[in-house]
Amino acid sequence: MKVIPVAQRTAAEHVRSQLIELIESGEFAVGQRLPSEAELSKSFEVSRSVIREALHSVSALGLTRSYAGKGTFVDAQFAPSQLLTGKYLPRDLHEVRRTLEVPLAALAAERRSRTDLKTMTALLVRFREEQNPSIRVGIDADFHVAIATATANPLFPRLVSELRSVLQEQAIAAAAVPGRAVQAADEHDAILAAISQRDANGAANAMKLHLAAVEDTVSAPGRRK
Amino acid sequence: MKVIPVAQRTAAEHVRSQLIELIESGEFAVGQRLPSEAELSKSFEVSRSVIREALHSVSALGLTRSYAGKGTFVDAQFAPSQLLTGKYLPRDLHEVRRTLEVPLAALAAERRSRTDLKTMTALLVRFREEQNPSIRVGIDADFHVAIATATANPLFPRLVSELRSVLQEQAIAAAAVPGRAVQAADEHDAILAAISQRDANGAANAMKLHLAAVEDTVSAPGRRK
DNA sequence: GGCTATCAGGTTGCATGACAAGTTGTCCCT
DNA sequence: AGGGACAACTTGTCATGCAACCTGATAGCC
Repeated sequence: MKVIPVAQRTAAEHVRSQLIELIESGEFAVGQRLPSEAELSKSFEVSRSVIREALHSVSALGLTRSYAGKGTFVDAQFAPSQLLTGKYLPRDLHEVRRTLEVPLAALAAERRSRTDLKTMTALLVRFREEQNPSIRVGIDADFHVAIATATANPLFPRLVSELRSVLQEQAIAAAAVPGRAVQAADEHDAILAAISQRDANGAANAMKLHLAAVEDTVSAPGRRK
Repeated sequence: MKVIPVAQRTAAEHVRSQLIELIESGEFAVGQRLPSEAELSKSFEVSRSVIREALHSVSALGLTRSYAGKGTFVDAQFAPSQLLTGKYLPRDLHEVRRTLEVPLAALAAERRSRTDLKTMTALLVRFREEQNPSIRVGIDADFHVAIATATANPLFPRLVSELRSVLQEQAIAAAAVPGRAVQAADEHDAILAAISQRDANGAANAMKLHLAAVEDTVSAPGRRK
C-alpha cells in the first residue's frame, strides 16, 4: 500500500516559498538587498545551487531582481498578476477598455453609494489641481478604478486596475499629454454627474465619449495639443 | 566578435523566455514531456545549471511540473494569473461574464473568419456527442474561448479563459448539470448561427439568453433537471 | 505460459568546486 | 585632496559527481 506523498516539496521549492513569505510579510522590504547567495546557502543549509534555483523562481514571479556584482534586490512585495503580460496592440487594449468600462459606468450609476461619490469627487478635485503629469495619470487611473468599485462587484476594480497598469506600462496614458488635462477633467465631470444622478445610460455614454477621446489623443498625439 | 548580446538578459532568463514561448505557442503541448535537462542543455548550448534555473522559473509560474526520475511535464499553456484569486460570489462572476461575453459575441459576429466558424462548429458537434459531463464542461469552455478568439483581439480569449477557470474552480459549471446539456446545445447553436450570419445583435442576444439560462441553472440546480 | 525479482539506463535533485565578470570600498601613492 | 590600483564580495556560468527515483527489459522461478 502506498502512502500518500504529503506534498513533499523539494528543497528548492521550500526555499522559494520561504523567500516569498519573507518578502510578502515585509521582512524583506521593497528595495532592500537580500542576503547573498552564500549567506542564504548557510541559513537554509542547502547548496548554492538550490538557492539560485529558488531565487530565479522568485525573480520570475517579479518579486526580486538580481544584479551581477551587487546582489539581489526586492522589486515588489506581491507578485504582479500576469494575466495580461505580453505585447498587445494599443488598439486591442483600448477595445477591451471600451467593452468593459462603458457598461461599468452604467452599473456604477445604478449602484453607487454616497461614499463612492465622495471618493470620486475628491479624485476629480485633485485631478484638476495636479500639475505633475505623471501624478495626474495615477489619479486618472484611480478615478476609473473608483467607478469600477462603485459597481459593488469586487472583480471589476481588479480587472480595471490590471488593464490600466498594462496601458501605463506601454505608456499609452492620455493624461500625460499636456493639453488633454482640461478636456479630460470635463469628461470626467460628465461621467461623475451622470453617475451621481443615477443616469445609467448617460454614464455609459459619457464614458464612451471619454474613452474615444482618450484613444484618439493617444493614437495621434502629434495632431492634438 | 560577439554572437548576439541577447539584450542584457542572462542566459537563464533567455532560456526561460524561450521555454515560455514554446509552451504558450503550443509547440510543447499540455501534458507533454519536455526534453530532459541534458537535452535542453545541448540544444540551448548552456550548462545544465542554467537549464535548471530556467526550469524552476517556469515551474514557479505554474507552467510545468517536474518529477524526479520521470521528467518535466507541461502543466498549463498559460500562467494562471493570480488576478482573480480569492473567493467571489457566483453572482459577481456571472455578472463579469455577462458584461464581457455579450459584447464579445457581437464582435465575433462581425469579425469571425471561416476558420473560426469551423472551430466552433466542430466544438459543438463534440459537445452534443460527449456523454462525460466533466469533458463536456471543458468543451463548453473551449467554445466560449473560441468566440473570444474570433474577435481577433488576443486579450479577450485570455480574459474569458481566465474567468472560466475561476468559475470551474468554484464548481459553477452548468454543463455538468445533466438535463442542461440538450438545452445548452441549442443555445450554443443559436449563438453560432448568429455569428455565422454576421448578425451582431442576434449573437449578443443569443449569448445574453444563454448566460442567463446558465446562471439560472447554476444558482438553483435543484429546481431544474 | 505467467509471475516476480532484479537490474540497467535514463531522469531529476542536490552538492561541491572553480572561475569569469561586475561592483564597491579601501588603501596607498602622488 | 585626488586618483588609481587593488582586494573583497557579489552574481553568472560551467563541470562533475552522486543519490534517489522511475521505467522497461530481462532472467529466473513456479
